[in-house]
Amino acid sequence: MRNNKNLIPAYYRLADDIKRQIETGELKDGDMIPTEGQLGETYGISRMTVRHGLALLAEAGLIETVKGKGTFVHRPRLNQLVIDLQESAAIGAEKCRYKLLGVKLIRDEHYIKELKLAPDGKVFLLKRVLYKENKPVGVEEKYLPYLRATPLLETQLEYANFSEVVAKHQETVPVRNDMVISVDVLNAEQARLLEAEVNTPALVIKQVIYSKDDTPLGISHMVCHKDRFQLKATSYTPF
Amino acid sequence: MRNNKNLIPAYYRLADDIKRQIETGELKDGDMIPTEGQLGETYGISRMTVRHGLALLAEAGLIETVKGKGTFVHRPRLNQLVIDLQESAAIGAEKCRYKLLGVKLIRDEHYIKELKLAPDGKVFLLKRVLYKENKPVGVEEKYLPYLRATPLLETQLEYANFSEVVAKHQETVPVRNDMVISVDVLNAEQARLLEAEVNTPALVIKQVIYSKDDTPLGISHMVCHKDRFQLKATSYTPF
DNA sequence: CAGTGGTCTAGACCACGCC
DNA sequence: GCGTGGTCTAGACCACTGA
Repeated sequence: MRNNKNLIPAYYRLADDIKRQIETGELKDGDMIPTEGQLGETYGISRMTVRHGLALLAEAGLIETVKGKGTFVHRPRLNQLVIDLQESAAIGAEKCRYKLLGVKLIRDEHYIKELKLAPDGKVFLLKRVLYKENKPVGVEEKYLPYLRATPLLETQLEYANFSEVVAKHQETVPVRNDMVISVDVLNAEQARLLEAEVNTPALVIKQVIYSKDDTPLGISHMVCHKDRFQLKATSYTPF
Repeated sequence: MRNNKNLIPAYYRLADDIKRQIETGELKDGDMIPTEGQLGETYGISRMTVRHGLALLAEAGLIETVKGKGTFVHRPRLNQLVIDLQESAAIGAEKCRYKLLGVKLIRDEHYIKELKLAPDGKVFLLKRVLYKENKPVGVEEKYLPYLRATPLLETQLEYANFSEVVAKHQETVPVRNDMVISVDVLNAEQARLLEAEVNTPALVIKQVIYSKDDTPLGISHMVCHKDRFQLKATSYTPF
């Protein structure tokens, strides 16, 4: 009905308008916004285009739709934060590299169980150190199921991050990564590798990567030097 | 054209199909999936419905669309993880409560600067302890700008979590929460409050909450007992 | 019952990438 | 020029809510 020769799409202008009203407090938490039909009339656009705009806001968590009732404002969700491992691990930009310490084939009962392997299965144990600007930042131990068909390529192990190692280690597609962040102190070996003293506090990051059917494909245990590593997260979700 | 009397919508079946193909490895990273027109023909649905389904996959990060070229598979993004503070803070479910230690009005130069206040501004300092199952889990210090117009309601301070405190403290809408996770040791006061020994390792969570124009609205500094607190994150993003 | 959002269509024109 | 995804329309019918 209406020609829009603007550079920005109609659905985007709608979403941006409403987002602005929420961020300035004009629209408050719980307020109902106009119906899709009303918005379409106000902006001179069709209902499908209105819905496109509202979909952006819903994705960002700023509105919630209730069938049969209406669409309601939700204040910005500050309690859900995103960690980007790529960025976090390499705070000092690209000056990161891995040093492979060794690959072992072990029969540790605990990890055989945690990886849901057969009782006579074997587990790869990879150990490596993460360096940033030539200083040791973290010691990482990875546990991967031993699969005859897919031998580990040592050359690749020095570069890829954990989820890439898992992805290339086997055919199964990894689909989920669960992480637990906690605190511990360095043992003798870790202290030596990180050039720190025994019992120094350290950040511990445990990751478990799963396949579609919740089979663990790999476990990573990383212990990080307290003064050289921190994790960053943010709630920012624009559109 | 085609009647679908199924309970699940056509766009969802399409998205689920393609998701399954990615998760089983049938479709590999970088593969181009059929064009929207082809998919519409295959499934007997209109192009807009196809696009609805693809939007779900794009939102989950499983595909990427390139205008003029096509739509391409992207392996599950395992390096972006979500922390839910509500869940993480209360690992032992609902048995959480706060105890307010005190509210002070201070003129700390550092925080006046970090909160971007006028040089003669004042800062609220709130101190409280988080208990879980009657054990002290963390000590939290909050720094909020002192605003004459909106006095702090002490009663509310014992319950709300940080972002809620900030939201209720002033009119300005908080829209972003940046977090840094690091490690430190307990000082004398923290050790006393957490019923632990001085110099015990502890998880440190710093949050800064911002308004739309990047003005800091509040700063939180939480020090957590190493054996009673951990953060959980996951990459899981279904649709 | 009227009003709301959820699904879906069969077209249209556009901007972009590539040959 | 042709094929791709991006935007948009003007309808339609459905499922759900609440009076």
